[in-house]
Amino acid sequence: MSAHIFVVEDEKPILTLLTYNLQKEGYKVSSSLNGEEALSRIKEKKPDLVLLDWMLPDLSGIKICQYLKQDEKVKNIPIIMLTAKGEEEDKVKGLNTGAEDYMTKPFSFPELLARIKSLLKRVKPNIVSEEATYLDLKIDRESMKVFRKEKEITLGPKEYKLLDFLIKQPKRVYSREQLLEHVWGDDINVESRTVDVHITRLRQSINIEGAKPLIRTVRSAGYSLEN
Amino acid sequence: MSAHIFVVEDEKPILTLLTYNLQKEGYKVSSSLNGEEALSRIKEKKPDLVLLDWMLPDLSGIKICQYLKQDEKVKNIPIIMLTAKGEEEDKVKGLNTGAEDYMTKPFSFPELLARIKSLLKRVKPNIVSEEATYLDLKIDRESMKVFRKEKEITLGPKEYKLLDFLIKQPKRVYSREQLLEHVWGDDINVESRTVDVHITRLRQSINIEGAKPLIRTVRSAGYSLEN
DNA sequence: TAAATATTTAACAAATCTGTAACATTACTC
DNA sequence: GAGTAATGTTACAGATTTGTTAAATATTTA
Repeated sequence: MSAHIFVVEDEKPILTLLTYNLQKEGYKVSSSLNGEEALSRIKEKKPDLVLLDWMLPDLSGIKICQYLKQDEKVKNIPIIMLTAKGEEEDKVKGLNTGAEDYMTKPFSFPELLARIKSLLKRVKPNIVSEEATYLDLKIDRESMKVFRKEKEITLGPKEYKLLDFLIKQPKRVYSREQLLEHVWGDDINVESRTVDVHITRLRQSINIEGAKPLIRTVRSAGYSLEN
Repeated sequence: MSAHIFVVEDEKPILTLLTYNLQKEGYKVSSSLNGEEALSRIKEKKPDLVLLDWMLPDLSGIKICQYLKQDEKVKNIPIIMLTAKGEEEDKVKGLNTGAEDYMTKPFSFPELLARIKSLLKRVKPNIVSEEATYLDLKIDRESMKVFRKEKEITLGPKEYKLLDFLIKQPKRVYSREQLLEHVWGDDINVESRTVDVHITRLRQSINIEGAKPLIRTVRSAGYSLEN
């Protein structure tokens, strides 16, 4: 099953280039030359990934990005911003709006491809299944219950969110900043040490007699779900 | 520390012009008049950027580009293609082969310069793969784990960073200053001898019974990851 | 609104890491 | 082979990071 990529780009040659190459790679490609149209068609088609040009005739790419990231139904679709500007500032803005990655034009197609693959791979576990397990830890997202060794465990809201996030990619190390961004979300006016406290509590909560700790600390890096 | 640019161009007048102007800008310039030679010398010299003529007597520029982009060791060096043709099609091909940029002759030197600067500035956000290996040493950047002969090894933060950096280009020798710059980063208010100490620690950490040392000292030059 | 729950911050102890200096060892030069 | 420069190694004081607790705020629930 090939992934579906939506390209928003107003410069035809570039759009042609992208479409041609992406299709050659086996992706299903849809595209739009302007922002307004793109917005509605993305919501309708729900592609697996969006390539979004920064500069568009009507709505700017950044606006589209913001709108998409506000919409519950499509907010999980990863976005790669394509920008002609190379300034650091812009890159930051691009990421702030919620884009998962950005590339500066002119870019090499192989590199773009690499990033696309990487994002699609990463997103896969985002197709959140109702149940996620890691070793003897189980989380049922429908009932929002958590089990350790068949025994139900009670978690506070943040603890639950934190675990819910960590379990999507066990063993992957997340920095405190990443956790704040993904688990806390919008109001990141929170000390990064706060994460530590919640990790401690989560640890205490999922800890059971005769079971492994399950949360690993990677000094000066962050945490991961792992025994 | 000025950047090193490699020019591949068979028309002598143009080559002379480019060399002269680039040197005047403070760049270190190497060059080659034909493709075969260029290929081997680029791999040997590892310049920071390559200016590559499209039309060459033997190997075409596009071939060179493809070869370079296939080679792990030099694939990250940005390439600017110089082409006399201006057709869209060529541009597409140029990008397909992995060139980061292209310019159509005749071009203005200031513009070329601007693009060179832009590319050089774009701090090679090397497409770091999740896993890197050198011989029996493996580093998994996702879980931030290091293995030697399948056995997990625990490294301190600096040791990890150091190895992470060294393994990007095995066998390449880095001076203590380069290591400080890339591994320590901003606060380079550190004695260069400090590097020695961390190298020692890293050596001890990755050392395993009956395995090769893996870190080479190059007297009065620096260190490299190599057996 | 009061009570119950959650969250954040601050504070301090414990664990671990880091840089430096001192001394040991190894290469290199003549 | 002596002398010199470069590198290896070690120990330790100081710095950083993390775990944990408790108290202060904020939020939700009844």
